[in-house]
Amino acid sequence: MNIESLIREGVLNAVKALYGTEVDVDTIQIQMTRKEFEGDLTVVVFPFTRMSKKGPEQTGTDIGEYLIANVPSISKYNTVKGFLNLVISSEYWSDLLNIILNEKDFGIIQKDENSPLVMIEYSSPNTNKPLHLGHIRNNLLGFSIAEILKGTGKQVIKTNIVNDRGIHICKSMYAWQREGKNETPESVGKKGDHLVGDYYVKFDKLFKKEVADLMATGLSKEEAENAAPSINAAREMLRRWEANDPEIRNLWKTMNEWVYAGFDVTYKKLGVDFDKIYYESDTYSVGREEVLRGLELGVFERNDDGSVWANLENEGLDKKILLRSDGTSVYMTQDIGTAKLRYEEFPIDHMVYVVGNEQIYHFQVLSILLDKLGYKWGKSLYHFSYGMVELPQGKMKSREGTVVDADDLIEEMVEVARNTSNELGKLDGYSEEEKSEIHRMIALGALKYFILKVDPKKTMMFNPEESIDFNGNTGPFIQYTYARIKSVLRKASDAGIVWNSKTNNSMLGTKEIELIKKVSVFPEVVAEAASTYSPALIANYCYDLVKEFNQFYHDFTILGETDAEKKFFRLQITEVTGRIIKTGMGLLGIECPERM
RNA sequence: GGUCCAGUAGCUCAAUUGGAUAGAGCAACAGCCUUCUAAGCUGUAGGUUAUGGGUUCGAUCCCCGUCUGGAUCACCA
Repeated sequence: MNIESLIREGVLNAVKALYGTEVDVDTIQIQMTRKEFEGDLTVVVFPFTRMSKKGPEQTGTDIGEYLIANVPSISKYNTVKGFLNLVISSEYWSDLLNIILNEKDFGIIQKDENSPLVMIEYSSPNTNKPLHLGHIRNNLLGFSIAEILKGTGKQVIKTNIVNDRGIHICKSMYAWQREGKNETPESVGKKGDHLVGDYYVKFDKLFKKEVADLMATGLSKEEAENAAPSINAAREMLRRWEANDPEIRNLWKTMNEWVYAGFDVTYKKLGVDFDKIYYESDTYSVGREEVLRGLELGVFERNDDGSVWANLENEGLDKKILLRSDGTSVYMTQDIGTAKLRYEEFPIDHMVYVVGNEQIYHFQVLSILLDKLGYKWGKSLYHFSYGMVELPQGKMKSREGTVVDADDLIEEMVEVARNTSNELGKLDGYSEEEKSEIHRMIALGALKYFILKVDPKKTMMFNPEESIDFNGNTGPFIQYTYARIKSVLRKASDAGIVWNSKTNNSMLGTKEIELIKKVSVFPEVVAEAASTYSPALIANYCYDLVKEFNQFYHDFTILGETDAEKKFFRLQITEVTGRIIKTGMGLLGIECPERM
């Protein structure tokens, strides 16, 4: 039993013995003792003053005395105001470290065949433009949440719904057909997603010019936007696409292939992957059938012009269109079809959509629609809505070119990592391949940590002018500490030291105890991160752990310690810390180099 | 306008979910490498937690009002 449970039980018994009342376990609050007071764990005694009918100080003392007498691991106590600070014995911490040392994957719960199955949808790009910083946040969050859920014993399927059809891709297709001169990624030496994205921007320029020209002839903005030749050409393309026109389908296929090849490169660089990929072009028709079925069930309505609607006014929402008057599908239609296919294919216990908070309304509606269609899982879908990434100028807009491109950003990060590393010269003597592999790890560590350390729900700021730091609360700082740890452990092994035997310690220093305390809460942090879907908790924990370790490393010598018992103990705590860093960072999708 | 989210040091972010004197990093200043990797460690300075009320032993956190910023309410995705 862990120390918190022991204290909880002790307090429970104390209150019963001293004041003759049963107390609800939830009212027993235990927290880490603040650094400025003596003690390891603290019980908040305010809730018990009602039962004791004494002041908080006296109540704390009563309970403290009881705990000392009845709970062996508690060696001392003091009360400050309403806080009962408990000192836990060195033996307890020493034993705890030993348990952790001998656990294979400390903090990780292995799945078994009975583990619930969670499907996580993330990434879900449109195929008309390359990935940017906003997509990076999505991809990193999705991947990390998948890893964290796996770490708590869930079966996880990572999925991606590719929005490969629709007016957006037709815009790029039209512009390419008009101005592309048969350019291909090969012919211009450019990644396919970037090439297609260029034509998306070209389309927008053309469209804007046409609208301006038409408005100059006296049309209103709305009229001009409907009359612009380019948009009508794109719409015509979409219509022909839905009608299976071979020419359009071929062009669509070709350009999408270019984009996929480009995405694959970016995904690989980011280190994210998927177990199952769905394409909107395959699922939208299933969605349409579902909508028509809903119409027959009487849960949807058909308008005079032929469009199909869901009336959600009883749910406090508006009317929502599901099929256009020309019978074509909208975004929502596709999501219904995709959901149905997924549940047919997998025994999903829990569905998680990693999609930005701008789509909160969309998922509210989706959930209700699936429920109306009779799917019992409709109401249980979880929209993990994360905040946008903003630039100092405000929101990123693909069409206006105010985006931070994913590939560019990664390249820049690698460049900074290389320069910094070369300046420090710690990798001198390594081959170019080894060096660039380490530079890559550090660059991605910096980028990923920068994004994941922020509470996912919050809007975050990224300033491209100031490159991401490598010092302080950063990924490289944590990686660096890991490299240091590995270096010490290598030296110890080389010297033939064997440190895995149980050490006998009744004289741990406060810094050492602090470290063990920090280390020991790792499983709780993972559990918390999983239940709140927050990689940021893991990131900030890793930082705290590493900061604690660096102080320890600075204040004590490990290999230079002459007392063998102490030396073994310090190697143990060093090894355990290293393992947790690696596991924790792994949950964020960040690799740790053995040296840097 | 309706609904939802946010506002914490100059900047970027934390705060164990209602607990003790609100913490880190960056930027600034001052120290620490003959010693296990200085991408490190230590110190100084920086705050009316947007604002006004309320709830209670106790509020950055919960409730109400105000201000500011953002998202959303499409036959877009």
